Amino acid sequence: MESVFEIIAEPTRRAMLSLLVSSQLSVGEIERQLRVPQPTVSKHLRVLREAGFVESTVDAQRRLYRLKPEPLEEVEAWLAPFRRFWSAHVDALERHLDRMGPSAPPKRKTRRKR
Amino acid sequence: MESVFEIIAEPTRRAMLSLLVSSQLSVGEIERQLRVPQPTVSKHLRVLREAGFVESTVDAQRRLYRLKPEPLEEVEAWLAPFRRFWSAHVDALERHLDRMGPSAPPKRKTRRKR
DNA sequence: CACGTATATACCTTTTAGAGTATACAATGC
DNA sequence: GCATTGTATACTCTAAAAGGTATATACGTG
Repeated sequence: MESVFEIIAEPTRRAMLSLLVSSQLSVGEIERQLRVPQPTVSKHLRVLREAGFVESTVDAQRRLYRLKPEPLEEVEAWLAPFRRFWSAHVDALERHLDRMGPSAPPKRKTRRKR
Repeated sequence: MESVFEIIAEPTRRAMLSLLVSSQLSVGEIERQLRVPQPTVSKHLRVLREAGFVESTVDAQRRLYRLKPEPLEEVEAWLAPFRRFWSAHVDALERHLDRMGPSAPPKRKTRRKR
């Protein structure tokens, strides 16, 4: 599993990240909140940890997990160029049609169907 | 493939979306720019189309593909709650440690190791 | 030291996504 | 009608991710 995008493709992992926005949590707390078997939680946490999404500190027998911002910032960064695209929202498509890139209709009888 | 997150987990698909930010493109143009076999392009385009990331219009033998904003807005929406988290960036972690959620250290001898 | 709790890991199985190859389909131009 | 270009689809194969179950490890307490 390389990219941050593959990491957040998994629904349970996204849920875990969302939980951790509010506060750090132990494995058991996550397990109870998400109603998911403990090994599953641990395995997903491992993936998240190795990808830098979370880090943990030891608290007696527990591990407290908290978010780390960097990987999600990567997602944010990738998303950025598209933002201009939906900022206009409703008429975005209309403007796009006018922009017309390198694929501008070549010679043919039927012009753009519409 | 259900969620938008699984869709953008695939690197080639992300590349295709990024290409389409600038302008609409035909299958062949995408194929050449990404140096990827045509069936691969078509298959990924199908996935993107069915998930609402792109739409196509017919232009003689070609299909011109262009972006649709909605699905990426979904990603944006999911990401939003985390934004406050990295806005402070450097000291985000520090502040987080102070916030200390429900996992606040219980009774024990060794307090937070650090 | 024996026991309970908290978490991690190992192993096995199922499922599915993606690649590759070949082929079908559609439109065009001669 | 036939060849060519552009795109979609069908089929097969492989790899890998996720789940389930069992077990290991670590800590704390009596």
